[in-house]
Amino acid sequence: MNYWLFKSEPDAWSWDQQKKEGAKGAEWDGVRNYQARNVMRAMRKGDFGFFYQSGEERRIVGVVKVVAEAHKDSTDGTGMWECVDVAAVSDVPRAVTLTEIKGDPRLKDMVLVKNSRLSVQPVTAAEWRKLCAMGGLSNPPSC
DNA sequence: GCCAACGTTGGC
DNA sequence: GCCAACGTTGGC
Repeated sequence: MNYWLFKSEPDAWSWDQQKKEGAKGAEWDGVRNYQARNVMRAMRKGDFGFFYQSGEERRIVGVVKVVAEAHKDSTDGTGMWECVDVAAVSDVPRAVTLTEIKGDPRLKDMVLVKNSRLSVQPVTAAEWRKLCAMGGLSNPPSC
């Protein structure tokens, strides 16, 4: 079981929209970057991830679960691009801001810090636990 | 609005 | 295969 982080501009796809899709989830579509595609290919059904809003918000606001492994991106006509489906699991009670993340030495190696442009990222188990604690998730989703 | 970082494209 | 030019992303 691995952990991930999904990044989105609220204007493009917001946490509210994600929650409206409910337990069946929705395609994490529109990714047109090889590195991000490879990250999604490594995801397995049941894996958890954070939902991070970039742009003006810059904070982790929710937890999602992978409900379908990598498959063709329905918004892509070339057949080159893939996506997973993710479903909202819960809010993060106390959204964790990028500022807080950058201020914590234990999180300094996060991809979010080192390569902020990658839109889908791996998160280590240690980072996951730490971020869940910071976000006020007393019962961190895990396997 | 600016700029740094990164990825992609295309000429050589 | 190299690298300059360009476009995009995202933090500030």
